[in-house]
Amino acid sequence: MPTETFRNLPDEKRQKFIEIAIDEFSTHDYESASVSQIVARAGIAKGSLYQYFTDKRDLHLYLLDLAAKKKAEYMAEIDLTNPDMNIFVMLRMLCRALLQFQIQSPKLAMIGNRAIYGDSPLPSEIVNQAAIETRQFFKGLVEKGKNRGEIHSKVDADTAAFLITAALKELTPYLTNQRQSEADVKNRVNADLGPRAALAFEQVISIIENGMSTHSPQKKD
Amino acid sequence: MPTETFRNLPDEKRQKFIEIAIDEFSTHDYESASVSQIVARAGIAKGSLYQYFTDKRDLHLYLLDLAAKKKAEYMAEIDLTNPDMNIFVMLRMLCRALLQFQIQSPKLAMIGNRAIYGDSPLPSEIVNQAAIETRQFFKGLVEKGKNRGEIHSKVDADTAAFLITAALKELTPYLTNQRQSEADVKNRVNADLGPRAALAFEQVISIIENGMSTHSPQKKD
Amino acid sequence: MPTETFRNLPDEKRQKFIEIAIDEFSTHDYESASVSQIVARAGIAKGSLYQYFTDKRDLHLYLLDLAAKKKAEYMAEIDLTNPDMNIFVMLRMLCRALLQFQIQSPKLAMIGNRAIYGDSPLPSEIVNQAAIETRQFFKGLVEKGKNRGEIHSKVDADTAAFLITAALKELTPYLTNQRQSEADVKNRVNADLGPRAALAFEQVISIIENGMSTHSPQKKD
Amino acid sequence: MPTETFRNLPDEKRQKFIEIAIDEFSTHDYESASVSQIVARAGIAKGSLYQYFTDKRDLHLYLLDLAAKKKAEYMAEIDLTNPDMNIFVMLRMLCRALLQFQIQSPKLAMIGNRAIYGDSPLPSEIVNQAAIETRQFFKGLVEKGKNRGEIHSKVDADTAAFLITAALKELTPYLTNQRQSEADVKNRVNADLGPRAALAFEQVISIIENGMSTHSPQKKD
DNA sequence: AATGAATGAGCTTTCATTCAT
DNA sequence: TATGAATGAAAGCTCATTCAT
Repeated sequence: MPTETFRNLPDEKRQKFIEIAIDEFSTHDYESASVSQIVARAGIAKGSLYQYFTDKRDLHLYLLDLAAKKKAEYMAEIDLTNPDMNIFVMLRMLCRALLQFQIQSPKLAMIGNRAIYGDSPLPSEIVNQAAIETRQFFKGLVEKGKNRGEIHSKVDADTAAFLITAALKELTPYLTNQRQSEADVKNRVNADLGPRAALAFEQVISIIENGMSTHSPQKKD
Repeated sequence: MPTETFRNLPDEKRQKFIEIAIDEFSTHDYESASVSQIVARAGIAKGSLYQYFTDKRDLHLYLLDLAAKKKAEYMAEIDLTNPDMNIFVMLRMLCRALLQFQIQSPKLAMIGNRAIYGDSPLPSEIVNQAAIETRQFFKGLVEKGKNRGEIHSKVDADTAAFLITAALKELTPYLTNQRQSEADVKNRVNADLGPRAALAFEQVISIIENGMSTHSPQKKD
Repeated sequence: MPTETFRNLPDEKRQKFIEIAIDEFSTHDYESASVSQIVARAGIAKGSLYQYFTDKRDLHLYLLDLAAKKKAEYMAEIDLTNPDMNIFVMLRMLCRALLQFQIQSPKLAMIGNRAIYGDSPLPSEIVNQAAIETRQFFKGLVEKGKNRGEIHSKVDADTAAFLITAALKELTPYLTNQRQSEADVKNRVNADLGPRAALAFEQVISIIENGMSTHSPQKKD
Repeated sequence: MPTETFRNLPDEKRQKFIEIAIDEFSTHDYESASVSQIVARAGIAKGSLYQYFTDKRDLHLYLLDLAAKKKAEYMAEIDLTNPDMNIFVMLRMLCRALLQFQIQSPKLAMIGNRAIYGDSPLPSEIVNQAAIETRQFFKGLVEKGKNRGEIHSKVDADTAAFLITAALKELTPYLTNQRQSEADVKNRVNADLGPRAALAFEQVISIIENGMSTHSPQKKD
């Protein structure tokens, strides 16, 4: 995690650095992400980076933390306290929030995804933390739905949570270009993603909802 | 693609090499996968590798091809010609085949997955080929199901196919350890995966099926 | 061209490096000149060279530039502004200057010569620049001589310039050892070259002069 | 020098090999000329080359020998036995023969030239042999000219011979492209060299002749 | 006689990190 | 605090040569 020195940096300088670091780690493996490239593009001295972070690993950890925090922001906007709200409405809102995170911060989201597939030297627990947390969140919702009789009792909450998060995770690469290459990330035009994303989102969610609901699924819509 | 020299290698030597190469590329990005490591572990001279493959990229391509062929083997075992077979039975069989591929050849499957997320120097078309092909396959099935009236007409075949493949793709990392690190792959005990996988598989498939079926979903089971 | 880092090097260290690099590129083709050899002999880390120059090509370019500058120094000493000076006196002075360059900086001169014969990755224009420039210079002189009536009107200025430069270029290898191998360059004893060079120089220049002059050639001397 | 095995090779196979080897050594330094490239292009086994020649050095030596023999062929065509022939006519014929060698066998000529500048591991004596021999030949002619009173007595025969050979050696690169790169050699169109070469040749020879003659030089032509 | 697989040293270049200034 | 020069290990790849077949 970054030093005091890093936190005291002028906002602009710090932000520029973060942006460039995110760009590097979102387009490269942990191992092939290049500290040299980052400092070169950021226009700072190599030694400086090592005054902000203890090493490459530390920087990576920080970016993962950033990703987790950003994701949390999106989820925090959803109000789940209303006890009368239908469980599927909640699910929809949550999924929409997560999808928006992925669409609006694709590089950060990519860093998170890479961490799961990648070979970063981070302790597994940390890397899995975010993924597990999100699943736990959905699991809780599903269980609540089962208790309320809105979700069929035979549905396994763990599995349902897995399915939802898996679908969300894959949805962004699928929508963008079926492939998350550097160029794709760069050229992604958020604007025109909207409608496609919305359509696909509705379909995916509908299938999952119908698959879990206690009601005859195809009536709706 | 490998040279004649490689194909003429003693079976044992060639297999050992392939195994080690698969291990390297399944635990590392294309960029960070190390040719030097491979030859060191395989106990062959560096120059020898370049008599088997033109370069690192060629080796990678070969492994991807291996993965595609292995996957095709699993799918080829499914007989889809029986016109009376219920569409969901077909889907189940296909999914089971793919999951078995992932569980029994997790490293090969991982290489394929990496190619999609990663920054391999392969032409996008080739990399996407496999992913798209599999999706097209499922899309065809879904459309057939719609024509037969077994799958609800409002279901978008593309999206359904995406959901199925996404779930399958993520299922293996989820079942193994939530994280596919080198150590994880090594310690994987196939035996105890069986029951867990079977259960999760049933659940996931059920949700998806119910989500798409024209019948009231929860009657079954 | 070298970085600031290189220019800021302690004089002694930089000079030692330059000398060794010149030695390597004067005794080897661009392709077979070895960066590894240079850093080994210079006693610096391999990585350091790449903080001084972007790559091997850049180092080569720098050495060619050094050669050009050194050559220019020798030629700059010649004052050609005196309009009354006989054209052959001018030619003699120029040739003498160039020969001195080759004799006193044979390795640098060799690097230049290699660039013309060799397969350096430099753009042809750049490589030919120096050779052409020198010829143009002589061509101008010859034309002036023709206008003044000192050089026979039938002499082609281009060809005459070529002949002069060719003779000069070959004169050094001829004088040193008929062969410019590493050992030869090392063992070159400047002292005893002087008289031989002077004699050969006089003879060559005489023949060329007489061959071009409007006067009966053999009267002089 | 090549083995019996090489000499017994089918003509076509041997000729193809020689051609390709000449091509490689004419476009590369001794060190960077690649045995691997030669065998690959010639379509023969690597081991075969080592049954024809003891090593790379031996192959190089053979090509140099070929060059020397080819050159000798051109010179052998000149009949210098006629005692009444003017010395300058002889010189012209010889020079023309050598120039033709360079123009018609530029790659072979290039190999010879490279040997002088290059760092081949050949004994200096051998490499210099050809150059010295040619010069000795011209030296003899010049001395005969002096004895006959056709060449001015003050002309040093060694130097004159050097000047002639230097001019000839440089003439080909000068005429072709001022630079003897691989592409240049390949694209060289012999046909259109003829007239240019003839003109330049005449001029160069004239200057040298006039420079050495006992007669007032500019009368002629 | 011909083959071509095997070899390991060598190449140029990039890397993360240290440390004196 | 910021700097950036120095480092040597490691990367992918080519090389001339050997030798069992």
